[in-house]
Amino acid sequence: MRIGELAAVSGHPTRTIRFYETRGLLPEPTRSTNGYRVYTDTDADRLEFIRNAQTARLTLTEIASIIQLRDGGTAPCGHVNELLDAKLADVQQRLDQLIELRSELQELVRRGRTLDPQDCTTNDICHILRPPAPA
Amino acid sequence: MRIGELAAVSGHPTRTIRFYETRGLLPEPTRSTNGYRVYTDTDADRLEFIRNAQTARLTLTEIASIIQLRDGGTAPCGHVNELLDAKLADVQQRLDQLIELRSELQELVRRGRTLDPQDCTTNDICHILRPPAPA
DNA sequence: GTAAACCTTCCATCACAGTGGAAGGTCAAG
DNA sequence: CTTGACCTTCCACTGTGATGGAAGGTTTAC
Repeated sequence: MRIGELAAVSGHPTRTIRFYETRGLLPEPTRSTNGYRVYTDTDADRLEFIRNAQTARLTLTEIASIIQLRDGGTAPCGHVNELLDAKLADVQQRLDQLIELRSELQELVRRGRTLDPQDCTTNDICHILRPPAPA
Repeated sequence: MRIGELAAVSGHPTRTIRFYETRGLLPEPTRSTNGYRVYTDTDADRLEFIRNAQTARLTLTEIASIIQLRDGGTAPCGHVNELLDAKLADVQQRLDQLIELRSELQELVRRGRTLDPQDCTTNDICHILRPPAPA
């Protein structure tokens, strides 16, 4: 199939497919006599793999490293597990920080509800949004 | 204090502090007669807030919008409350997404541990990162 | 009185993950 | 035989979050 069809079946724009090729995420495809790229279902599978890995928040560089391991004949599962473990730890850390941020915002919202709105019109600065506590 | 000292206490490079100023994350500081930036503890607090919010993967633009709310400006309280509510909902949505991502990653890691590594040498690159359920 | 350490501005560059446009080649239909 | 869809390459640009260097002014320490 040509790049347009691969784009259609994979859901990636043709530009992105060529871009992935430059990043080593897709092998250089064979070319038809007119120079057009010719793809097979393997490439479609690979694009699906890339999408799945991206959903797991792996970077293109990380995905390329998995693919290159595979191309080198090494089963990449151990590597993938390492990457996934790292990503998971990363996500957990983000979660903790986000929960902290949420409670800061909740405190601001709470203060906003309990303040007398009259106070807000007296000058330019809204009382809700003062730094929370005298640190 | 001058920018160097603020850099020292905050752990952000002086360059980054100036960069944050251009992004509206820090107010334009007063200047000493020689034109040097002069900061107060408030700026240090703000840099700490920025760091926390960044750890939660908020973008600088988002952090700036929170900070600009905090600064008050001309926004009346009702409007500020709306914006805060929106921000909070936003944060909550991120939280939900992260929680979902986390369980996906946990599932991938779990599958990675139970899969026979032999299966990885087939031409699908790595079975771990296949879509989880029969779609 | 000079050298270092610190400050200023402006412009360039980086990684990431693409997107956009120009200029041109190819192919099937009308 | 031209129109339009599709393909090619190359170069440039986007936005995010910085980092680096040049060229120059200021302050402090010896």
